[in-house]
Amino acid sequence: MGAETPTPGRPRTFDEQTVLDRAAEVFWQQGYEGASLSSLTKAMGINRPSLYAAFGSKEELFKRAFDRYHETNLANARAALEQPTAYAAIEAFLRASADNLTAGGHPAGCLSIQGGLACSPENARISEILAAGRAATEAALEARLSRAAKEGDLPDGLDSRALARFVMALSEGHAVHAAAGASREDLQASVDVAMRAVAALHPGSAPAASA
Amino acid sequence: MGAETPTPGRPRTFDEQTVLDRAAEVFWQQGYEGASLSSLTKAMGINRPSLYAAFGSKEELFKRAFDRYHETNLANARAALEQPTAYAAIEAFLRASADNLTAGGHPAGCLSIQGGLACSPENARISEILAAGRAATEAALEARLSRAAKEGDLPDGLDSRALARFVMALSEGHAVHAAAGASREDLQASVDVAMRAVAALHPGSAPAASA
DNA sequence: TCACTTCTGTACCGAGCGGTATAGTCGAGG
DNA sequence: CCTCGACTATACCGCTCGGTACAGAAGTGA
Repeated sequence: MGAETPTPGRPRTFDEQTVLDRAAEVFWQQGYEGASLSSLTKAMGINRPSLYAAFGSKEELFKRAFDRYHETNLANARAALEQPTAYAAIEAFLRASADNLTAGGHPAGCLSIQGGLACSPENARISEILAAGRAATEAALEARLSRAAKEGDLPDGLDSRALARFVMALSEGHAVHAAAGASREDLQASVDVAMRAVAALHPGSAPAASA
Repeated sequence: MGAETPTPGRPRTFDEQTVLDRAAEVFWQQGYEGASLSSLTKAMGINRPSLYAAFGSKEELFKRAFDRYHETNLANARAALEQPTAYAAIEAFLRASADNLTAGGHPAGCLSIQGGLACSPENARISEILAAGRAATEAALEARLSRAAKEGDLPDGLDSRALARFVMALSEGHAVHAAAGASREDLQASVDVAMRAVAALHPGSAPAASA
């Protein structure tokens, strides 16, 4: 919205999106509760009053940073769902996730999980926000697979909701591995196993992979 | 070790294992950094000096609580690996994990993950300890599957290390789901999908499950 | 040039953190 | 029974937390 206001007073010396990216990286690496205001402001290159004037509170800053993370870092995973078949969509989703989780230029793993799976009661909202983000991704996955089911692109009797949860869980597990230092190759090998199994499950829609 | 010392002074009024269980639950629910000394001592029913006399520091308390957690709460998952076939071992492992993650009597999910995937730099040791615990479980899984490979109990060309990582990742993903409130049935449905896929992958060693 | 508005930087706030000194309490051995 | 030693409880330590008051700086419009 009003991002084009005619600037009544002194303009900011920092770009909002840029400092949000820096903040996201700190939350990503240290978790919400581990990320202190000092480390955040240091990484963002601004001081506390600027931070509070721009974002209001640590929690609001986190929400904004997480939203931006979702927009940017998960775009290719969402795009993967547009593959023509369910099999291709699942593989593209898992491959893109594995690449994201181990890509350079940002911390390993996934902010949605490292940000704070378990928090103290006063920060319980953070866990809920992260869980809602993951649930949205899983819902998108399920919607895609549900469409596949209607198109006859899924093995009979396979529940699209359970399949979406399976794929999402695998991806989340890869995030846990990545946070602990697993390499891209490690994760892709796991995806190889998963896709070989899914291919066996539904030979019709998979590329030829006979043993 | 010396649990049978002849009691030189005044005896403790609390049982060490019992208070470790309480401490584990707090860490489990709130994470290492979210768990304050106040909430820990309250849950354990002892005061700070007793805690420090018995365990030395918050970090040592965590290590002890985590060790005990490993002994008790993961016993059935380890036992699952003793199943006669690789297929049965994987299924038993995933089923036991899903049950553990959603069982009553303790917080949902898994301390190995909720305890602190990402911590501030000064608590980086905690993440490492948890990662080592998960790696040990994965190593046990891999050892079992490696044995299966030698016994011809694994499809040709299937890497036991990658398969172990796949199974472990799925289980960790289920833990993430459980932490966010997924039910036992939700997780078991995901296991159903996984086992159906693994069965298709290796029909020989799976129970008949034709659609 | 000058008011006006918004930003920046320093210095600070109360609260809670992890950890401890100290004094009192209580059970066992001589 | 009394001394000893390890326990418990209160009250406190320095420090860092998230958050803010205030004064000075700096662009804009008249």
